[in-house]
Amino acid sequence: MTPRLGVAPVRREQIVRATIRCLARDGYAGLTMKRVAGEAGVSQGILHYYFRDKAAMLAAAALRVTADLDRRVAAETRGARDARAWLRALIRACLRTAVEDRDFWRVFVEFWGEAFHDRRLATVNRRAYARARHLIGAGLTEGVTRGVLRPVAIEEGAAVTLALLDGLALQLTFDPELMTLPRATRVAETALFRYLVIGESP
Amino acid sequence: MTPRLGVAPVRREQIVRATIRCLARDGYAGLTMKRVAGEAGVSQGILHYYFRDKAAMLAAAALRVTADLDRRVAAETRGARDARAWLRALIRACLRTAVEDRDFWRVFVEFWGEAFHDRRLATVNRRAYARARHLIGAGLTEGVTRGVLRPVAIEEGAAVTLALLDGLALQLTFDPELMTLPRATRVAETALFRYLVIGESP
DNA sequence: CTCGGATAATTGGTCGACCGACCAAGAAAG
DNA sequence: CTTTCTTGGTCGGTCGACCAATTATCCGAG
Repeated sequence: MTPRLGVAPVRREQIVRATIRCLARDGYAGLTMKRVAGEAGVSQGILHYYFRDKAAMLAAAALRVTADLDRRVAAETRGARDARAWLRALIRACLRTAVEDRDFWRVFVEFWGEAFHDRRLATVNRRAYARARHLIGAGLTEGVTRGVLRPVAIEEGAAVTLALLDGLALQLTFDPELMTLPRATRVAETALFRYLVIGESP
Repeated sequence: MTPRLGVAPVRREQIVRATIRCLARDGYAGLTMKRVAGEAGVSQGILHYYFRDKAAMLAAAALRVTADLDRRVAAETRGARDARAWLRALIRACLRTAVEDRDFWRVFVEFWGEAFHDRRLATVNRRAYARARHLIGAGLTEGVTRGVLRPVAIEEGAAVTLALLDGLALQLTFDPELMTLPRATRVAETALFRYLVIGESP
């Protein structure tokens, strides 16, 4: 009863990675099966063996990117002593990713666009945001109960944090010359600290 | 020397409006000349009389939406007594627009996606953000010099304000049931006031 | 006032290109 | 030998761009 160990997961991952690269380069409107197949180094037909259709590939790409970001945030925030360190780590993880892997937010943008008029994608998107809010909410809750953070409503604090990080990540992706990583990081810390941390307003 | 008064501007506007509706409904990937022509009630061929290609129509749609938002913000912030009232008006104008005209941010998202790999669109996008930063920067400068706002670096204050509004507008567009206008407004005011206004941190 | 040439605006249809989906058949792995 | 995996090619359909032909509009001349 050894679990069947085919090449399927590897090949699938290979295709998803290729999809992400194509998506970041050409956008969803310019995404074609031929290009993805070429980028992945496989035949065209196989794409339909692993994915129902193009939208499913987009969803898979978005899920992978989301999971990667989750992983990076988890790695960075692990071992944070207090809420301030945790917030700094969260900001750092998100914004650094936006700079080092510009593909990430490009995929997000393409995904958002399609999620507006595709129920499957909309559900995936809602779930991703719910997860993000929950993750941030957990950090905020701890900070509030320990008296480090102001007694802000968790849901609202998470919404603000998420919005600010999304917005700054977008600016980093749009125009890396204008908005740099150190600047974005400093700005985000200042704004979020004043909003969230007790005694942080000179 | 009376300026020629053709129907061109009207017809052009009509096509742009139709493009916006189609874009919001189907996204850029699902945008076809036939659909836009049908939505506008004109023939297909005429689209190429007014626009070089599909990308030009997207740019025109984005410019129109940006201009509309500008106008609303200007109308709302006109006559604000101090920086606090001005900030409140700015927040209100942006977020109300995101709710009342959900097409706006949908068009923005589609536009962002294409701007990533189209120079013309990228330039238009950069200009729009530069204009927004400048507009917000002007309001912040006045507030700082009058001693209402903290002596924050204008560029950075504008970036934070823009990022937060973008992020919240996105949440309002994605999931209007979860993020409502009153909540988004209250949250934005709390966060930005603590970040920007002197003596706003209980 | 209006006629008529010139220009602007609009139509409907054509064209080559390409797309996503699909499948029959074969290769590889178990 | 069976199941999984992969190929390469086909198919109907549609797309964006383009254009020749037609109609509407403008304006100066008579």
